Amino acid sequence: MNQVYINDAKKHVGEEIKIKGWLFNIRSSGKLMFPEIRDGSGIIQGVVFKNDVSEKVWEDFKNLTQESSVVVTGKVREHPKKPNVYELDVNDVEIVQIAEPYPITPKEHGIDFLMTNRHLWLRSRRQFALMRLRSKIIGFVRNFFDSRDFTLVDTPVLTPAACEGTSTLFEVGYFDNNAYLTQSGQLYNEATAAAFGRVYSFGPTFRAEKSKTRRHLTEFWMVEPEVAYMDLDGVMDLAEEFITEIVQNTLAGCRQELEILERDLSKLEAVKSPFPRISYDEAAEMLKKGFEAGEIEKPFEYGNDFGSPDETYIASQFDRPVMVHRYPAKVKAFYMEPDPADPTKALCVDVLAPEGYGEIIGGGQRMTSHETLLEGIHNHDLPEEAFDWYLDLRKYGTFPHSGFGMGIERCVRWISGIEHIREASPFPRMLYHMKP
RNA sequence: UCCGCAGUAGCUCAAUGGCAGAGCAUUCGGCUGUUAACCGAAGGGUUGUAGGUUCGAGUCCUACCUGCGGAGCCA
Repeated sequence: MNQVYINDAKKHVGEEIKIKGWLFNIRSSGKLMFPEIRDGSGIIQGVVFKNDVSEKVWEDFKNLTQESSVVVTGKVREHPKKPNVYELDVNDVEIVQIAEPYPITPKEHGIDFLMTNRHLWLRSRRQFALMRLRSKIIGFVRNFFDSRDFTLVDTPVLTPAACEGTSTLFEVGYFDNNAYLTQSGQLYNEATAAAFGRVYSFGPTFRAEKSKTRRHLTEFWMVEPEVAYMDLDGVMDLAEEFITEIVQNTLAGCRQELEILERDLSKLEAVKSPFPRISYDEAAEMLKKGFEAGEIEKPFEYGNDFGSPDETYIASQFDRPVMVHRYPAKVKAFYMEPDPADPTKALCVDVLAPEGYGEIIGGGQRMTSHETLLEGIHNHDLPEEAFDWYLDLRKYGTFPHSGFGMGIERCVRWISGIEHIREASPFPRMLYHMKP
C-alpha cells in the first residue's frame, strides 16, 4: 500500500491508504479518539474506535503527544456531519517518534515566542496557508513574465558598490576586499535589457536600514522587470496588468489558503483595471484637503516624499491600487529620467496598495542621456568610477527604457491581508531577529 | 536613531503596597462523534537584572537588559 497525501485523500474514498506525517492535535472521548494528522499537504481527522483496533494501536494513540511523527493506515470516508470533508477510519499506526512536549500549544502565543520558534511555528495552520500562498504567488509572478516572453536574467547578490547610494548596505568580506549585498538588481537589469529587450530578475535583496515597522525586512525577495523602449505610461500599464493578473489568479487558485486566512475577498475582487493614476501634485493637493478636513494629523509639506500616514491616506481614497507618478526629482534616485514637461519632476511611479498596505511597487523611466546621468551621479555624491559600466550603456546605443521592482513579501502581505510582513517570509530577517 | 508600552509557571495572562493565582501544555483518571472538545486530580515560581524607598515590594523610585508598537527610510 502506497503513501497518499492528505490533499489527494478524497480521490481514495473507500480505499485503505497510508498517511505519513505528524499528529497535529488529538481529542478523545472514552472509547473513541480523533487524532488530526498533518502531512504538509493538508490536515485530516482520523477516527479510532477502541473496539475496532488492536490493544496496541489504542495504547499507541493514547501515548502520542502533539507533533509526534506517525504513519497512519486507515480507510477514507466522508465526514458523517460535514459534506465534502473526508476523514480516516484508522486501523493501524506506526510511531516514528513520540515528540517531546511541544512548545506551541493550541492556545494563543505572543509574537516574541512565536518568532523564536519560527521553525516550529511554520507547522501551524495559518503559517501553512501563508507559505502556500507565497509559493503560488511567486508562480503567478514568474508565469506573468515568462508567458510574455521576458527573459529571466539573474543579477548578482554580491556587488562591488552601492547601487543607488540611498540605502545603507550590508558589507561583507570578499577575499582581500569588501563587497556589498545587493539592494536592487535594477542597474544590471538595464544592461541585460539592452541585450535581451524584455527581462526580469527575481531574487533576494538586502537593506541594512534600521527600520522597525510592519512593512520592512532586512532581507526580502524582489521581482524587477525592465523593458527596452518602454516609457512611463508603458510601465504603468505593465504594473497594472501585472497586479491585476496576480490578484485574479490568487482568487481563482488559492481559495483554501484565503479561507484559512479569513481574507475579505470583496477587497481583492475590486482589484480590476483601470487603476487610478494621479500625479504627485494631485496627491499633494489631496493631502492638503485631507488635512483641512481634519482627516490627517500632520500637514504635508510640498516637495517632500510622502510619509507612511500620507500614503495610507492617499490609498484610502480608492478601492484598488493607486499609481502616483512624477515625484520631485530630488526625492528620487539619480537614474530617473526627468519629465520633459517639467524637469524638476521625475518620470517615476509608485503603486500604493489599498487598505493601508502602502507601497508595493516602485519604478519608472530611466535616464537616457550620458550627460545628465553623469550629472545625477555627481549631484548625489556617488563615485563615478563605480558606475563606469552603467554609463557605458548610455554610450553604446542608449535607449529609452523603464522598469519596476516589487517586494514579494509586501505583495503577499497585502493579498493575504496580514498585519505584519514578517509572516510573509519563512525565516524573516529583521533588525533584531536573525534566529532561527 | 527618536517616541510610547511591556517583562510573573514551558506558553497566554491575573494578583488595592499585605498568604503568587487561572487557562493551555505535561502526568494520572472519566466519557462512543469530538472540532482551540469537555469533566476531575497532581506536579510546576529566585515575579528580566542590579540597586533603592518601606515594618513589608510582583506592585513605588533609579539605571540597565530584552521584547513589542509607532516614526523616519524604503520594495
